[in-house]
Amino acid sequence: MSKRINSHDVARKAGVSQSTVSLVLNGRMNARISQQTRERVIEAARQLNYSLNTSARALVTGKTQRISIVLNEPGNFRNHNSFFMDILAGVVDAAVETRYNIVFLSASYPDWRSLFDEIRGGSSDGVLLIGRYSDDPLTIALLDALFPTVCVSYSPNHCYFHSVDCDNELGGRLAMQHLIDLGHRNIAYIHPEESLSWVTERKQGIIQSMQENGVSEETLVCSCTPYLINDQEQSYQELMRVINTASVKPTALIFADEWRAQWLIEKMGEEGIHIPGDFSVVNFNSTILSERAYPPITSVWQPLTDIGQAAFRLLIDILDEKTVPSGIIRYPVRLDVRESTAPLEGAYVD
Amino acid sequence: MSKRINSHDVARKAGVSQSTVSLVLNGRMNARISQQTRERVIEAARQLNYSLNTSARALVTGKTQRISIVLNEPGNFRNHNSFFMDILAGVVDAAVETRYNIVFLSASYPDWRSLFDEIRGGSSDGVLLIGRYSDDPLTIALLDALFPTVCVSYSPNHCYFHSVDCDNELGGRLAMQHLIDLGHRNIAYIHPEESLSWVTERKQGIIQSMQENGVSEETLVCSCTPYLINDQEQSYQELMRVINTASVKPTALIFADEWRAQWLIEKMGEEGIHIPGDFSVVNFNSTILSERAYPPITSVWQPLTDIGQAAFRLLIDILDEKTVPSGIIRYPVRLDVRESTAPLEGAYVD
DNA sequence: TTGTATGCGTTATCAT
DNA sequence: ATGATAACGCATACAA
Repeated sequence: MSKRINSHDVARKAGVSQSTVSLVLNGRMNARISQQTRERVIEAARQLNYSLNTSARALVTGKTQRISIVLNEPGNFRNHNSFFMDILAGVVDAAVETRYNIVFLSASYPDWRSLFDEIRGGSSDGVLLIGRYSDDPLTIALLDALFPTVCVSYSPNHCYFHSVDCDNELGGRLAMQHLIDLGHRNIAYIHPEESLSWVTERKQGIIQSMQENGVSEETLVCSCTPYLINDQEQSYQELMRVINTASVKPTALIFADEWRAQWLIEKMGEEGIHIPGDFSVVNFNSTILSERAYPPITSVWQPLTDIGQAAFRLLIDILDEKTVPSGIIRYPVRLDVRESTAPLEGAYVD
Repeated sequence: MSKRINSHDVARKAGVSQSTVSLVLNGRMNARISQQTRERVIEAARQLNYSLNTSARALVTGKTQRISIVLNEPGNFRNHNSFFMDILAGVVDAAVETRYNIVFLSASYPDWRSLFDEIRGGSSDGVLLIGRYSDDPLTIALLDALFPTVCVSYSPNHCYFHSVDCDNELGGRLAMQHLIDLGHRNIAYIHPEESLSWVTERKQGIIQSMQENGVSEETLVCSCTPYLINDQEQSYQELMRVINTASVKPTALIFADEWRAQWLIEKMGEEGIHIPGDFSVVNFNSTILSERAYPPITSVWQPLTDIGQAAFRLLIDILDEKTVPSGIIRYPVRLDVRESTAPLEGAYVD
């Protein structure tokens, strides 16, 4: 293993001082350096195959030119998590235009504190947190420490934060309005923990739509299955239980999360339950997962890639110390009507 | 902005020297530190909310505990690049079990040299390169510099390298054998540049299969469209031109890359061309893209997630200076038969 | 068992 | 226009 080449080596070879090398290679204050020395330094660096040391620079400048993304679960890239992928596409798109690289905090940390230490320890200049719980201790700690942080697709319980999200409430209203328009009155809302802000926001929209349409909100059947329960058989059994024990059997289902809806309706199909014949189904996100489900699912679309881009740019603005208003940037949603919803049999529909 | 807290601050508070703090917090040589001092140091660190500085540690140890992945194209996460995603899933899976984070080299670099400098400048300890050209100058430069590098899904033109790939040649044979079994004799191979190792390896398998079956390899129509041409209309026109100008019109198409096959057959469907009625189609990778195409595509599957895992672990072994044999680790492939292939009309099939 | 001293490779301030 | 020199925060060899 040969010794690493540093700026002193370059300086020696070029016959100048090390600080001159630094000035030249950073392209700063070019006016102050004569053309001759510049060329000599650059040539020496080229000949020695010199690469500037990132850690040393970061140490002295306090800037890494990196932002980090915290992975929520081991399976973040499994199960074709197109929600995460679409956001990431936006983040990467935006990053490509900058001098920032992206570090994935993927290593195993014993607890959130060590992850917090890793983040604050200068692995990156800022962090993007995606779809976490509102009371996530990591989020709270980072915000408390005033570490540059942008929350994507959720809002933490904190007095001051930056977040990029979609209009979940409107999404809930669109979903419910669509089902009501189709004649449905008995509807179930299947969702994970309410400590996920999108779960409650969507629910609020759903209820609001019921009120607007004079439908008693008593008829809404809600069922909560923890977000991280990936046991498909268990989820299916639970869904059947909810449907069968409701005082009035629902004719339509709204799923707060996308992937569970996707494989549950396919599972229902296998079990002889017809979608939308037996149940109309609406879910959220409308990524490729819903688009190419069997049958394709009517879904509330949100501009995930735009959201990812916006989040990255917001973070960069914060790092550049531009004054950015705190709070939530909301992106619009729309309903993509597909084949999983149909008029309620016997219902009168305009 | 309050001053950053460092190990000196912790030392002062704990009434010990800075080096003792370092020893304690690194958990090394625990035996050498008395239980009392240890507790005092840990308590002081906790009270001061101390986080160890990554850059400083990296500077002195020469290790960053990061590996990097070079993004090939801006659109790496667009177009639902499930090839890349599936590999990444494996990499992340494996990384979660280690102390390594993953940095995405996503920033814009004016040329490969500056990217090379970034990599060698200590942004990470090793690098994973995915699906690049065999003569990729960045790959060659890294290998020449003996920088810890693992090539995924390609082999560079270099005397010494580590690579993880699948058995592309067998894949080509399986694809062709399947079509021959269905009675097809006039087949077109649609592929990107031959400087992509998988393109030529698959082609070799195709030709080998033709020889095994006594089919003249003269009948194979090959067409090359550069990999990065994403213009769908242009690609479609080119495909039609190839089909229509062949001396004998092909009855089956083998696509070397997955996504082009996916949207081309859907485009053909829109244009009134029936798959597999008019053409049988086989492609490679067999990710969700082929699985959920209209119609689902018969595809040569490879264990992308396993390959990603293996590549990461190989890189870690190299970093740990374990002795690992150079060359290519090949993973097996299989043919997933779906609805895009059918017996040639009028052909005699066993 | 603990402290002292040095160096990692930069940037940046201040002389010259 | 260029060169000394002092941090940056940590790990580690060596001294005590």
